[in-house]
Amino acid sequence: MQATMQRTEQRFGDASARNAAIRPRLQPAPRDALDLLEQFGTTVTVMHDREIHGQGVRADYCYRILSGCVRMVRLMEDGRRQIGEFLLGGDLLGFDALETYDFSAEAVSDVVLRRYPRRMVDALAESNVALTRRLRDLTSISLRMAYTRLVLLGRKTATERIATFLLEMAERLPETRPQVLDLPMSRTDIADHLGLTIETVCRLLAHLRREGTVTVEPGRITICDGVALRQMASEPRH
Amino acid sequence: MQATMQRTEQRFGDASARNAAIRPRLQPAPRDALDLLEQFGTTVTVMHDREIHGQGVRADYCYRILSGCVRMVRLMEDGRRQIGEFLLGGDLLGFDALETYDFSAEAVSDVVLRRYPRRMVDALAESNVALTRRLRDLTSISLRMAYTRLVLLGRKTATERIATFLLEMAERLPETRPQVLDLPMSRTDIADHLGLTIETVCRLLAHLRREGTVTVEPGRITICDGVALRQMASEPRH
DNA sequence: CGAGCACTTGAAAGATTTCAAGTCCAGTGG
DNA sequence: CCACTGGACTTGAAATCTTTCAAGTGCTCG
Repeated sequence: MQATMQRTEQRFGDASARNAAIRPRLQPAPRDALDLLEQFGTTVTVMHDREIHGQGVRADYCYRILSGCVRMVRLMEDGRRQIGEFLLGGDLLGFDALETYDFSAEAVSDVVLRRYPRRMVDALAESNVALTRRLRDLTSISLRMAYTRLVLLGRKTATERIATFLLEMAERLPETRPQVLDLPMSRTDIADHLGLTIETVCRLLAHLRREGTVTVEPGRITICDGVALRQMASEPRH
Repeated sequence: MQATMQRTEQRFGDASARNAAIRPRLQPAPRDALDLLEQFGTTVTVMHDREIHGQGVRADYCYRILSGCVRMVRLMEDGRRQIGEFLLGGDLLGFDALETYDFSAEAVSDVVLRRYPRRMVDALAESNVALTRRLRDLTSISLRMAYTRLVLLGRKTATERIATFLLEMAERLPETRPQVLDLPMSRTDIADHLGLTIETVCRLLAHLRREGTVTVEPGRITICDGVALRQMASEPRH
């Protein structure tokens, strides 16, 4: 699981100069301030079920998911587990950490990551306002998502949680047909994400199947009736 | 509820110069980068149960709570309510917002706030690295707290939630004796914060009272057995 | 082929909610 | 001054949702 340097290393210097150097495109500035980090990135692969980083460990790296699925896990002493979120291709990881990671990150499937040293991220941020702003916004976005999840866990019924989850995945998974979900995570993962037991997840999926709202195959769920699902996602009775 | 300017207004200019200008102390730099904002602050009072800002509204102000208690509320269409967190004296509000507020903020008690225009916060952040960094860290801290709450709502039992809540309040409330909690919020607020019903909150408090773990008076809860409470905060069986 | 794991399903148990009453207290109007 | 009203809080009993316990299926891997 050793990383490989993808680009020649460069001394850390003036941000705008470097910016121009690494983006020989037509645009004068990068579309995304995060692109500035690219030169410091290395590509790493983490196999299924392996840990990317532990919880409470010093946050030395930030990552961007190139492909695969990552789960952010918090464990209680007695083994109860909460998955804060699933990260998919394109998602960022570790950019909103403090000194240490709040969660451990584990590869749900084989994962390819682009890895950036935090030292570099922070240093670059000090001299580049756009990047700094981007990082702050990233964290705010994570916060907003966490708040949304708070409502899900605090106030939604099991059925609403499942429906919400499926709809969210339908939007995020890179499927050719958006209603076909090739879910990379296990039922246990889903349960630990939604604050339910695996049995409840199974039973509710079976219920949706019997109703004709979804189709369930191993590793795949197909949404047949998106309207019904959307309705279910915010109606306590069903 | 109109604000009053507390200091002479100044043109926005060089950050370090202003910094020196407004902090005629011995230290060369402010202890806290946020102190830089002070000159743009106005003090406002919001009465009990009044809204400080709505959910989804453009985030035009950041606040620091000087005294009182604020609840951050998300409402579902059908009226179900989730209180993301309670803010107490010294806490900050709105600094981690994006374009709009994620929650509405309501005064639990009469609240005195120091209010800062976001325009100023952002402008100042652009020219002051320390402030920028501070803002980013603030957001990360909020995120960490939200994640901790995710575990509480997703995986903890009702008893654990109540115990956790009381212990958290014991640390945060500005009481002379830390075991005496003059809780400013109603049972309904507590319930909506912990993802429970008001009846469950009452019953579990009564249970703790009967066990001798706490004393319950109107508006006040006293922790008699902190050890038991701490134990209860992370043990599913009880 | 057998073991192990992910998943499914049923039945009973349990936790929490819902429904219903009733208490207590502060504020109001007679 | 005092009865009255409404709101916050409490408590009990029944209902309900979700979990726990148990068993079984199907698939993958060695």
